[in-house]
Amino acid sequence: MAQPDLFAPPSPARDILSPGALLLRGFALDAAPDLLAGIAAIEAQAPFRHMVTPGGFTMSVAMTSCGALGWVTDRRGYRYAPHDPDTGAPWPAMPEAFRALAERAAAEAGFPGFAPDTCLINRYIPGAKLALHQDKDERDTGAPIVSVSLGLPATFQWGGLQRGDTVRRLALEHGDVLAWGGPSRLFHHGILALKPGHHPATGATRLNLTFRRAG
DNA sequence: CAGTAACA
DNA sequence: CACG
Repeated sequence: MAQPDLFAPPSPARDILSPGALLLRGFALDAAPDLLAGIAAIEAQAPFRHMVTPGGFTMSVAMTSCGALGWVTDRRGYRYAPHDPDTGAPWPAMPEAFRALAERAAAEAGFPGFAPDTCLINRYIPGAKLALHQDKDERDTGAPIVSVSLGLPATFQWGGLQRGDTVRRLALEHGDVLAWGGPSRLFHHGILALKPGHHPATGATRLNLTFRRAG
């Protein structure tokens, strides 16, 4: 077999962004319907809301969470909380389909045994963005971050340990999964302002799932 | 500072 | 890049 690859089924592309950071193109395509159904159920219990940063600005991205903990921000700062500050209720449980996808993606990226205890759900409408930042509110930085893109495409920024480090831009599409850990665990990243559009699965929005071990 | 705005 |  001289050219076996010519006849092999197309395998999802794997791009290495930096040591310990992998882009798994289309990895969540099969799971996407279950993920979207899960988001709808979570949203019914813990509605999306625009949180406020310590600086007093309202974020353009609408957020909610599921799992034992949820990421929250207000004038007091960033933190993980076991209850939804808007309702006082515990965050909705993390659906098994969420957990399973995150574990599979992490293993695929070289981080076996990933056991996320929180999933932050971000909803973008046109114009919404997330400035360059680090995920550094988690107790144990040993676990990776797994990020799933659904719906409208967006431009992802991938920087380095220092905020001033060179920033690379990548297009993320429906079903793409990003996983980063190890030496890249604290790398800066962000999302540029979403461009208007329509996606059959999500309409005029982009949804992102970010899995973490926070506690 | 997971922010905006003022730069050139 | 400075900022409050």
